[in-house]
Amino acid sequence: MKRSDQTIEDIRAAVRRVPRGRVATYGQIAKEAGYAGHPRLAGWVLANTPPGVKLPWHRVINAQGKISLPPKSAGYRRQKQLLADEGVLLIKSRVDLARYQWKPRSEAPVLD
DNA sequence: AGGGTGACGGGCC
DNA sequence: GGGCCCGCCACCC
Repeated sequence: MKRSDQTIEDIRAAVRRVPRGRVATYGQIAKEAGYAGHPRLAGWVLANTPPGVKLPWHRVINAQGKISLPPKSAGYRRQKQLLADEGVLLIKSRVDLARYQWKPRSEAPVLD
């Protein structure tokens, strides 16, 4: 098993934890997946995830609250639409992170 | 082995 | 607020 295969699964798992109607940044996803400080990893995984893989990829945006896809692209419009369907609207091309950013709750302490 | 790149982000002007 | 730099992951020649 390649190191990257595990990385991919870790990142995807983190993306799947983002609830409907909320968004997370690439850096946040990387951190949640155990790769703090490596936002590009999250970006890379999403960019290379084939369609068909069940994943709420549209809930991942950049730290500026913007969609990280070319504004003219079909992908951009798709993401914008999916977010709108969940009640997350873009104002001036941005999502209000203060309001919609996912606040992951820390794990309950494991008592062995 | 070496060089370039990116669905990023923090630090610094 | 905006713009530039540069690092680090994994990828691709």
